[in-house]
Amino acid sequence: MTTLHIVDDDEAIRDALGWLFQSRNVPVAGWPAAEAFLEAWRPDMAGCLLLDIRMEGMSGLELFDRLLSKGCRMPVIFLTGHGDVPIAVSALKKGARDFVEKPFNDNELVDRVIDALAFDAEQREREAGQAGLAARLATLTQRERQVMELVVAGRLNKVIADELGISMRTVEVHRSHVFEKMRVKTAVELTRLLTGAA
Amino acid sequence: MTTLHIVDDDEAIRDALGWLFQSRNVPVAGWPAAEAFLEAWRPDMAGCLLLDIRMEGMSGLELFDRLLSKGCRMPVIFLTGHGDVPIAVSALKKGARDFVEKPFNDNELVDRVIDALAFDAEQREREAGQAGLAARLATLTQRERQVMELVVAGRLNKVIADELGISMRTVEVHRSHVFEKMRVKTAVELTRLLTGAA
DNA sequence: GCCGACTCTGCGGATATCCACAATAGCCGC
DNA sequence: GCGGCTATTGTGGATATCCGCAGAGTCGGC
Repeated sequence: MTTLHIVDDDEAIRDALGWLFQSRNVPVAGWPAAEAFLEAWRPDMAGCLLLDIRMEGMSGLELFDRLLSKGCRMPVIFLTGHGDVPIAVSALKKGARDFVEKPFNDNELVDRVIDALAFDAEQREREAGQAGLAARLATLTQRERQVMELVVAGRLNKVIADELGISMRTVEVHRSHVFEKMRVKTAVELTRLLTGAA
Repeated sequence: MTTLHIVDDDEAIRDALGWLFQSRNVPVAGWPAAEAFLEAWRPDMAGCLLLDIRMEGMSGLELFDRLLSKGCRMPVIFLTGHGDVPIAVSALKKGARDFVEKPFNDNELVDRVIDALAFDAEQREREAGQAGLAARLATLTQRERQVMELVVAGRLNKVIADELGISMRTVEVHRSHVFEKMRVKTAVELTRLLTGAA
């Protein structure tokens, strides 16, 4: 479920934001502490994060850092009450999606959150495609993988046979297994698949 | 020449920064006004930009916008005296490389400038490759381009012949011209070239 | 010890691709 | 009008790729 996760230790703000977003049909989950969200986070969690900078315990920035190191790629929008340019710059350079000062304009914030949710959805779609690809790649044997790499590098079968020290016929066999497992019919299609072309 | 361009209407700051960077062997050019730099800018200008936000006449932000719309992709580092988070956020989201508040730490600024210069050099190298590619693409005739697209899409010659309503032989001729002009030997190489694969 | 995988190889034929030689035709500029 | 560029097509042969049929050796699990 693609949800807006609001992490803020101020219950009044969580409630107010919850109200705001639910009235715009954006599903919301509130978290009273960075630690709680960090604990609950899972790689398959979809949506985006609205993160207060200043909180009791772990700060929003630290939560962001920890999520990044866990591999989280959910878009993050920071909320901050006291403008601090260096913090904003560093957060954005680390990949935060936005950095909004309180008091904020409701409509603007909603727009940014909706953008972020859409971005996350697209990103997940791309990654789903990549996952299917990875699954198919995983069914290849070592040898098949080697042959595939050389095919995608543009080598002819005879050259591949040479480089691997095996017969052309064997290369053909591996090559055809690769095509079959990767569900393509030509070397060009395989190349596009692996280089992530449109 | 890869130069640090300092745009600031305060001569004292230009001088101070000029001194700082020249002492670190970074070539510097000073510009007293955004208008002057905008006028002088050329697409082949290499290096990076150190841009004061608040200036007489055109502001640093407006200069940045205008450069962007002219297609300038030089890395830009903003210098500002009065921290303004929304401005910083918007500049970074537009692609500015950094946003530094005065007073700044000399060493840190130098590091960021050097990073930016290195980035620009890399970017130019990539673009030089792309330019060579574009030049070769420009030598193709319409028909050759059509055939090329279908080849890169993974179609067999007979299919291409069908789709274009011409004979296979003609497709072969165009195809071989494409390979020759693009300096590749196989369809896979051509695909990698066009999809920008490593 | 048998079965299943992965790997390796050969033979021969059907397709596909690459290319030299050869020719026709439209268009454009000098 | 002639020369150059582009597009078109054919013939025929050299290579390369695709595949079914067949067999063989290794290794690991039941």
